[in-house]
Amino acid sequence: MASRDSGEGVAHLAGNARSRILETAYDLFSHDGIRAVGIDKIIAEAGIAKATLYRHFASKQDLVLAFLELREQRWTREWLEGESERRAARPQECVFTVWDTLDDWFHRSDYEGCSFINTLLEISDAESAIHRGAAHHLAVVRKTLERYARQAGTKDPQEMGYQLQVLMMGAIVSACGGDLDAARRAQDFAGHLIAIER
Amino acid sequence: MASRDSGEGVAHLAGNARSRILETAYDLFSHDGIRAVGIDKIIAEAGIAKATLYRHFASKQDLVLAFLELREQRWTREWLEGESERRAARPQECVFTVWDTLDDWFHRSDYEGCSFINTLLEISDAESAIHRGAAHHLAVVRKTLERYARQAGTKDPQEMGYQLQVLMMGAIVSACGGDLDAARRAQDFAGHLIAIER
DNA sequence: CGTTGACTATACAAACCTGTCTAATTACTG
DNA sequence: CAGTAATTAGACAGGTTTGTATAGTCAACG
Repeated sequence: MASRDSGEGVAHLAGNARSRILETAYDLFSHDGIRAVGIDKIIAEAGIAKATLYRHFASKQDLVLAFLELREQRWTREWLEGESERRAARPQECVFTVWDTLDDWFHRSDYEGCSFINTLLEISDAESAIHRGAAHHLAVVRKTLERYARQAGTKDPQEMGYQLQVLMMGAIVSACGGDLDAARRAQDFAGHLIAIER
Repeated sequence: MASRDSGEGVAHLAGNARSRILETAYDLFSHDGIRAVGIDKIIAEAGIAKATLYRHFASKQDLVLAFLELREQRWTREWLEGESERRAARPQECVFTVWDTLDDWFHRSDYEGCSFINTLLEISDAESAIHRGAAHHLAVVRKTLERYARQAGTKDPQEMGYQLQVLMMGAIVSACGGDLDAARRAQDFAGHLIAIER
């Protein structure tokens, strides 16, 4: 059934099979986690055959790694960086506007937490490619915070990057527990820190 | 039920079946997470029969909730509070010594992260009894931090409890990603905060 | 027109999952 | 010693998991 050739239908279901699979995996993995989502659920939701999935991705692990890559592109680059830099009138303000960006996120009804943190903790085996992938993508986020710290003129941007990420990850987890004010709290926090370390 | 005890209560291997099951579940759940550990693995490791497990615990969910309770008793009460208060010469110092306690933890070779955070994120359905249980146990930790803030004479101990927990959870996640200096960083952080908010 | 490559649907393998049940055995207790 | 409760090993049900295999459909392209 469903001769899908020139169809369009639901936005992210259009296009070739590979992107339909990846889009569906993105939605499911980011919302429910890795282990909770099976291949069967992905192929049912994407409306493709199992053999098609395994042609495009060698294994579930491969699909998870592709999901994390896409998450970096969309969440880290387009959303977190894009939004925070758009809100900042000058580059030195990004270190503050990033918390406004997070605040919006925490208040969204479909707030799903940070997939890098979730995956890092869920796949806790440090040797696993998935665990190492999640750690890598978190390091990229840290580099962004380090750049914001540098733009704000702090003395030790690298150390500040680590500190800001501790704050950011703590706020994200706190929001997962229902604390919707976590970003405002973290922003106050960061304000003190930067005033001292400038 | 169970009129058979009236004594002892330690015994990991030689003790009664219920405690053997719970001890084994504690080790496995705290190290590998909830979904990654099956009932079959628990009964094999504990060396008991499946029917025995299901006599003492109605379901896996019940066992997980009992594990979280035990984690609160051992990790939150005996270890985190016990160790931090033992290290403090005076009650107002707990808000600093708690980071020394965490620093030791992060440097242990078998550092496994915080089971309350791990479980909260792994079982992300907010309606689930397990998710709500984990959130409850995290609130208990926050109350402890709030008490330390009060003992240190801060102006708004409740708000400070939230802030310190953001810091603590961020440090714990950071350590899961390999950042072993996370506790020192958080301690510096907390020092600034308390100097300002006193 | 015929070959090729992508896709579909489904069956299958082999393992795992939670939870129930039986039947036999051990151990405590009145 | 007899009765009862706890525990055992294992089969079983009904479901899930990842991944492979088979067989057929469809469209594009030379």
